[in-house]
Amino acid sequence: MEKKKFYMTTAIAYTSGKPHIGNTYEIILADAVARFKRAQGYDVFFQTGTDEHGQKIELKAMEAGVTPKEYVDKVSAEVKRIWDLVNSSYDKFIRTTDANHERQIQKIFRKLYDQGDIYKGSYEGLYCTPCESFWTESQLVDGKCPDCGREVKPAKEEAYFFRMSKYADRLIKHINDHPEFIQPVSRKNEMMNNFLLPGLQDLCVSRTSFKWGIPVDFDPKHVVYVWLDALSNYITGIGYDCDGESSEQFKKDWPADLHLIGKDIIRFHTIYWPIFLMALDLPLPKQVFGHPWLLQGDGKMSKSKGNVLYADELVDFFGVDAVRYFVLHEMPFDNDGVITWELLVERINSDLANTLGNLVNRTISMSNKYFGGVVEDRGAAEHVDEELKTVALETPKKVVEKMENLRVADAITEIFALVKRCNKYIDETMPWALAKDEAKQDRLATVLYNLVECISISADLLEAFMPDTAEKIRTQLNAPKRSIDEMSQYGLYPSGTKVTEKPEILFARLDINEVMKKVEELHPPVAEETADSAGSETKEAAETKAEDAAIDIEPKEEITFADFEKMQFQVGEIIACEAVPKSRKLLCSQVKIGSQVKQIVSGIKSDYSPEEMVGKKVMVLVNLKPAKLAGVLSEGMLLCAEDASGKLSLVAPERDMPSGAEIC
RNA sequence: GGCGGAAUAGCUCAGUUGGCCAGAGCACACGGUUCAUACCCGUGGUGUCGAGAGUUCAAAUCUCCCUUCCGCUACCA
Repeated sequence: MEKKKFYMTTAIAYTSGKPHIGNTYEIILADAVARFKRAQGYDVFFQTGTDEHGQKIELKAMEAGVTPKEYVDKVSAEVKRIWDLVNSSYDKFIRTTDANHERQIQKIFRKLYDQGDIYKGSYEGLYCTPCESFWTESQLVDGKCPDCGREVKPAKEEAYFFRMSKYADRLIKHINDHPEFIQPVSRKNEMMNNFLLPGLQDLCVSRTSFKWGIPVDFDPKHVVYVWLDALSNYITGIGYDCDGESSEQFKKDWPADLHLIGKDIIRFHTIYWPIFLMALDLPLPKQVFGHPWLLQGDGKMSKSKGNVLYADELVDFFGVDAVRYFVLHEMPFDNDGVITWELLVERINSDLANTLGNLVNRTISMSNKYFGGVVEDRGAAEHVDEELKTVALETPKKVVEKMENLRVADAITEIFALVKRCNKYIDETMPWALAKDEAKQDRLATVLYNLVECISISADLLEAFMPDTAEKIRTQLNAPKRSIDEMSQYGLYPSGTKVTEKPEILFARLDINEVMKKVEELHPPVAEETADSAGSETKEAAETKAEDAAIDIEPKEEITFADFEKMQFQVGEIIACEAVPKSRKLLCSQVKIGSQVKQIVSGIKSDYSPEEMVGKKVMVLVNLKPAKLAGVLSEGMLLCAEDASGKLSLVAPERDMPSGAEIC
């Protein structure tokens, strides 16, 4: 019988820097699914890779003094190294700089253009500068920006757009008809309510503001902008050709059975990607799963804290399988998970060392002690065995069911329930007591056989999640590897087999203090303000300073001095301030500028309380056209600096200046 | 502001269409055991199931309202 195919992908990793454990989680999760499917007998094709174009990379390369290609070669190799390090069994690692991918993207772009799905447009007459948005004619209200109601201006940059709205109805129907398409389902509503039902905007699919991308072949000053390029890897990687020359593999594997992605890019995979596919007249992927994120426990990751976790470092500390186990087991289906050194040690000690490792160890020890390592089923069954056998036979079914629904953490929990049942079985049967009675040797042998059989089943079930450990257990037990299907039979472990004489410790218990000591040696905490206290405020200040380093933002077009002169900046003193009701981010300030007082609304509630605003002297853009925000009139703008995390800081004169002083 | 979700044991969470004394894991305490990696097994919760009201013979579960958190989205002059 022919094996059923299963084509799955991860998102391709963006090559702007080394991936941390949160990014690495995705490949481990995908790998577990891929391995499990293979164990079930599927013909799996598992693709991953790197996304290598874009302005950010162009800038990073420039900073590093290398060409973009040199830069992405290095990072892509690093990504691949880590993917290999965590033992991921991908079948193909695609790069968006692969020649074939680039050629196919150009062909796809041209085809979509020829058939009218992509059109050349420009921002002219459609661009609302303050909103930084452009609009189609139909979206304008009385010829004005539908958001703010002000004039839209002609813009310089031309761009290609994809006509999304054309396919929206078809997509809505598809999503409604296929409830399994978007996982978890809660995301479905978000997509529907926020994008599909209100009406899709056309998507900009080209850029002229940077060069590092795939050129549009018939209009080379444009490069293909991110999503059309990146998403298409799922078809170019398996040999799609839009002129009908697609590979045999493509014909077999497409549509994909599963796209595994982070929850942050669900929108692109459940709206834009399906629509691109419709335009290419290709079937849609069967399922898109947006997994949650793995977060650092103690606040945000920061290099200065020394708490950014990378897979390679964790693997050095704990070993591949311990890391795999942790990330797979600690991630719920639709909530974010947390990872810290402490949690890692706790999990390893309690689950891997105590429950699993110790069980294997004690079982092998007893086999050696009582029977010279020979494990034999002498048929001396007793009633207590039944429950163990039942669990051993039920567990594989449960694991399969959990995996069908991508409940990976729950699947692992089921396997550990079997392992725990084995430990309990030892207490129930008390082999050491049987050993003292000559007449109970057959019973003793049978008990040990049951244990070895159940451990052997557990090991094979663990294969997808901890492949090395599964193999180690099988080796120690001299057990044959069995498929998921074979687990419906009890007693496949060959009676009379000899287990290893010297059981190897699978997972050593760790001392949290020692681990933390090593972590500190590896990452000396950044100089704390030596002063009086090691209070958290000082630490935070030090951190902020360290993180200050260089932020790059999208460059805007050059302006003339005349443009600059149009803006009137003055020092303003905040004399009163209150929160704007019914708004989450807005504060309304009365600002004294010279002899007049202006009311200014600012979105800074997250960083400033109304009380602390009062009395501050800040930089104000005075001659901005007044507008209503959340129904409140605002007659200017308070200027702020913003860091990478979105934290705001008001800009103030460096020395005391009177209210109304001009800033020039 | 719009849409959606969540609030259950010290911690992380399960609780299917309302129905047996509200559960699991971890942590903690005590007891048992000694084959084993000071391990394993067992026992231990007076939890206002966020607050309030309602429907019902019966509500953690349904309805209404309130509070607090979270997600997506808009806005953030």
